Amino acid sequence: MNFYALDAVTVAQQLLGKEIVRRWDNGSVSRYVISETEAYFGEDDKACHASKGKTLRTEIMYSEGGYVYVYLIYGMYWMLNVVTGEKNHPEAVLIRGINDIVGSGKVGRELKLDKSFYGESLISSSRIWIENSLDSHPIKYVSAPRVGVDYAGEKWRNKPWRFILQR
DNA sequence: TGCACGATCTCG
DNA sequence: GAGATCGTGCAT
Repeated sequence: MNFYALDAVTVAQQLLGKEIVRRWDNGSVSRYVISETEAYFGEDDKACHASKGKTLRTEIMYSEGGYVYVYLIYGMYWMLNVVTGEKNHPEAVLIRGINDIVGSGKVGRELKLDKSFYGESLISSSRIWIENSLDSHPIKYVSAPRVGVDYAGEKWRNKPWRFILQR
């Protein structure tokens, strides 16, 4: 089955400890352990970009899980998200931290993301995908409110949908 | 056609 | 504490 078709909160938790694999243009490969994630869940979630409906920018989130959703923030940082959930239910998981690099803007910069990654399939891409970590330690994490979503209103801004790997 | 703003970071 | 920097959505 498609792991990414699970709901965003579950995927956000399960991604912790897995590895993002990035193959560069010169053929070399880097691996990064996912250390912090955030879940965005559907049009009802006022903090989710899809809360404004389906647009050119958000339409990838309406696909079945397994695609990359990237967008530019503050004119300079590419944010990396993993589309999750069933087709026509827009959900995504924001990758906030990899290894000891914490901060979604820094993640995008480290991975050298750009607009061309929009819609990339994590199942079949040859330059970015996710693998289970070889070391199978039990994963421990803590939850916290999401960052930068004060505008989303009482109900949504307090959701503990930010997940931080504990080591 | 224009404008305000954002799931941010760095520097001073 | 402010500046960098630009695509997007919504108002004009």
